[in-house]
Amino acid sequence: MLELFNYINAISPIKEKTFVELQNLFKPIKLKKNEFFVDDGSYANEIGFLQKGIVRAFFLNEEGKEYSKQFFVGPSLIGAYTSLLTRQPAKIAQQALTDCELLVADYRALEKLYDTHHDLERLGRKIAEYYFLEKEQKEIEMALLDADKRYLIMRKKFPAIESQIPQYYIASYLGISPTQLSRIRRKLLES
Amino acid sequence: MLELFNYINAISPIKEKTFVELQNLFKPIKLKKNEFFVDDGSYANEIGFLQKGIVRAFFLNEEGKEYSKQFFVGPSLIGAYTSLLTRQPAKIAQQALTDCELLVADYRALEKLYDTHHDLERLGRKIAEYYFLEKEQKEIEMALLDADKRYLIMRKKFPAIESQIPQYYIASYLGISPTQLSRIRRKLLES
DNA sequence: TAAGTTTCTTTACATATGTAAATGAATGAC
DNA sequence: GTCATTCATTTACATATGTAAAGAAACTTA
Repeated sequence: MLELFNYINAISPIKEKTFVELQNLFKPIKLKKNEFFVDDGSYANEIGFLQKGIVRAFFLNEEGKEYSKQFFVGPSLIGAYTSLLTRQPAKIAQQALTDCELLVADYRALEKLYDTHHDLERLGRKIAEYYFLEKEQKEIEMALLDADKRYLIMRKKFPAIESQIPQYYIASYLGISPTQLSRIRRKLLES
Repeated sequence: MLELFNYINAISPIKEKTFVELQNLFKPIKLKKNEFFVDDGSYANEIGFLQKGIVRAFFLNEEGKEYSKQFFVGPSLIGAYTSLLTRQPAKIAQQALTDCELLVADYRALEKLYDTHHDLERLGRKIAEYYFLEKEQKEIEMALLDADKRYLIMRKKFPAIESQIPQYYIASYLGISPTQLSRIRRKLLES
C-alpha cells in the first residue's frame, strides 16, 4: 500500500487519515497475460492501481479495427475512466499484456468519500487534469508529427515496453499498420 | 452573469453564496474578429466565459503547420487550460474567428477559492473530467474514422460554424488539407 | 461599381500508408 | 528437440491524401 500512498501523494497530498479510509477500499488481485481488466460493453465499477505489469487500453470499431489508445506501465492508475464517469458501458477495453499485480477498489465507494474529504476531491481533480494534459499531448503528436517521430517518442516514453509486447500493439498505438511500423524500423536502422 | 450561472450549474451545482464570490472575479470584455485571447508562448492567467462568438484553439509547429484543435461556440468556457494548469507558456493559441463577447477572470484568484469552497473544487473536477471525455472522444474519432466521417460529425457538432468561418480552419480541425476537404465536399454533393 | 483580396475548387503529380500474401524468424508446447 | 503457432518483415499493388499552382468564386472596401 505504501507504493499507492506515494503515487497518490505525488499527485496531490492527502491527509494520513484520508489515506487510511482510502486504503480500506483496495484489495489485491492478479491478472494473467491477456486477461481483461475491463471488458468492452461492460459497466465499469472498479478503479485499479497497477503495481506491476503492462496493460493496454484499446478501442474496437464496428469494422473490427483496433486502436490501442494507451499503455499503462506500473505503477499507474487504470480503469475505464470514461465508463466510471458517464456510467455508460465501456467502449474501451483494458487488457493485461503481461502478468500483472494490482490493487482494485470500488469506484462508487471512493466517490462517496469525496463528499467528506476535500483533499480527496482535490486529488480527483488533479487526476482528471493530469489525464487531460496527457490526452492533449497525444492529440498534438498525432496531428502534427509523422509516424516515425511518434515512434521515437513512444520509445522514449515507454523504454521497457518494446521488448515485452508484440509490435502490432505498438503499431496500433501509433495509428499505423504493422507493415508501416516495420518500414519505419528498417529506415531507422539504415540511418 | 445569469448565463454563466446557468452554464456552471448544469455542470456541477454550486451554492448561491459561492457564485456571488465567483462572479466578482469576472469582468466583461470584447474581442474583434481575428484578435487573440491567448498568444502562443505567453503565460496564461485568465479563464474566459465565451458568451457570444466563435473561438478556435490551435497549435503551430516548427514547420509552420497549424492544427486547429478545437472550436468554441458560445456559451462555453475558454482559456489556455494547459498553460493555466502547468504554469508553462501556452503552446496553444486561442483566436476569435468572429467578434466575441466574454467574461474573463483571473485564474489564480479562482483557484484560491477552491480551498474554501468545496463545491467549487468539485466544479473544477467536473470540468476537468468533462474536458477529458471530450478529448477522448476526438481521439477515437481521429484514430478510427476516415476524414469524410469526421467531417459529418463536425457538421453535426457545430451546425452553425460552417457558414461563418473559412473552410481551411475546418480542414485543419479535421487533420486534412483544404484540398482534401474540398474533395470530400464534392463527393458528398454528388452522392 | 470596380479593383483587390481572400477563399474555394480543381488539376497534376508525388508520397505516405494501407491491404494482402508470401517468406522468414522467433517462440512456445509437447 | 521437433513441430506448430505466432509474430515480423518484405513485396507488390492500390488508395488516400499531400503539395503546388492555376483558375473561379466570393467577399471587401475604396
